[in-house]
Amino acid sequence: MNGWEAIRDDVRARISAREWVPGALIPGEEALAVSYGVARATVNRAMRELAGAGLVERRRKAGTRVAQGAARRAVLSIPVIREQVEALGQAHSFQILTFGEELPPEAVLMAMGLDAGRMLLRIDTLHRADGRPHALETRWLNLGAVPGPLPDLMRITVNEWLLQTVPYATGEIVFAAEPAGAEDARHLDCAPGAALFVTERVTRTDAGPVTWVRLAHAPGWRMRTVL
Amino acid sequence: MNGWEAIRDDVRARISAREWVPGALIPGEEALAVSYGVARATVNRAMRELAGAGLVERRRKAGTRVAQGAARRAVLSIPVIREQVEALGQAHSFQILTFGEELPPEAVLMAMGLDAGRMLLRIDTLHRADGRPHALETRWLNLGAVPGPLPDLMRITVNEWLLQTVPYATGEIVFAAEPAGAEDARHLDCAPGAALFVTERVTRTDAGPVTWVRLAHAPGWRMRTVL
DNA sequence: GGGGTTATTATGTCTATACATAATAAGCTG
DNA sequence: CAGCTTATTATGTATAGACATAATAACCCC
Repeated sequence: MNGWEAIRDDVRARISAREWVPGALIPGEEALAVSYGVARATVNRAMRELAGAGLVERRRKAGTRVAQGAARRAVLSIPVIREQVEALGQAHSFQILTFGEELPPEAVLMAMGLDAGRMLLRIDTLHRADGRPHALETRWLNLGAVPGPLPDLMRITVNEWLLQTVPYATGEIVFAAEPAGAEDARHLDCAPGAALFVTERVTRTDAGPVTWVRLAHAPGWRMRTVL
Repeated sequence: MNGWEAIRDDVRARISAREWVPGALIPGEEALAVSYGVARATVNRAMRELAGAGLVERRRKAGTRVAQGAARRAVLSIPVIREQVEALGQAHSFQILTFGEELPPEAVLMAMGLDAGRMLLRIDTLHRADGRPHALETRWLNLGAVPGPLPDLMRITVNEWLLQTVPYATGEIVFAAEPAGAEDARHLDCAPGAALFVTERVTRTDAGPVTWVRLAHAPGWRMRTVL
């Protein structure tokens, strides 16, 4: 491999080999450009990449130094449940348990940034993998922030529809371990109090908060990622 | 704001406004460069950024189109426990429970990619926040992959020392909900079977696998991130 | 029309050059 | 020497131009 990627890899290797230890100053772009025999822009590209990955810190005039105490970062990909299940080689099916306008818990409205007393559409879905319960989804949907009519919910999950309809929203996710409540236990076919991996997600667009979801995974579910 | 950031933001806004829907083709760099009145490289920079964020997909000759069904990505920052605790305004303290060479469970050796029967250094640590149990750390350390001698483990946690010593390792992380075992319950001061948020992490460098850690958080711990 | 070759095209990268910007160092002044 | 101003410097960004590369479209031949 050559070009800026080779330079990025070489610098990374030299950091890893402790040629430059955390906190140490790395030679300037000009100097590196000469030593690698490339233009400064090429070195800049490589170093910018490393800075984006958190490996080095760059400041004008101060130069580039190896980051120290940088919080390690991991990129999580949050697939739709259907793909999550199918990636395991299992068949995904789902079943809508609840559908209708209700008054959400105050915590949900607060997380979404909506006024108390606001009614939202509640859609609860049980996801199955090869017929066995996989995850219980509790969703509150703000119809005011989604364009167009609801799809045929027998055919497509709300989540997949939302991904197509309001792409590239921002939001927050919370991961937690929670004991299974009575509802969880009944639908996920586990003992009450069993340790469940739970994710809570709020999604927002320019048009306002779109949805709040709680996803309780069946016991044993593990979320993995690379560092 | 002007320059490539302005273009990036404008394109993002136009995608968000559904001017270009998922799957649709976005005008080529040349065309955009003309319409924005900049050089093609500037448009390229902006579009590359959006592609990196997963908002658009770019293929040579095929052009750039709005990504559809892109798995949403979240960046997790994995701080050292001390900072995690201090960020909550609490005082961090820790206590070493176990220290010595042992034969690790086979699952640990396998996760690290080491041969069965290999002895590793086991270091168990209980982390406290304002004196109350915060997390139980079970660590296996491969001394063959770390340079230099161990630090004074009364003063610095193994993790923080590793961050300074072998920076920028790669690895995998697993997040799970597990019922508290007898050990967990005793040290974390909770009931056996309580739902614990557990992370397991393997760390590797060029010199081989460095460490395997299991971190069991006290009940109620929530990990949050932005989407 | 099927199958293989060639032309076309959008993105990917590199270069040399220029100027902008932020942070530091040096210098000056009271 | 404190405090302000100015020079220096490394990175940040933009430019036009060039060539590379991958993927598609067009073409040709059988």
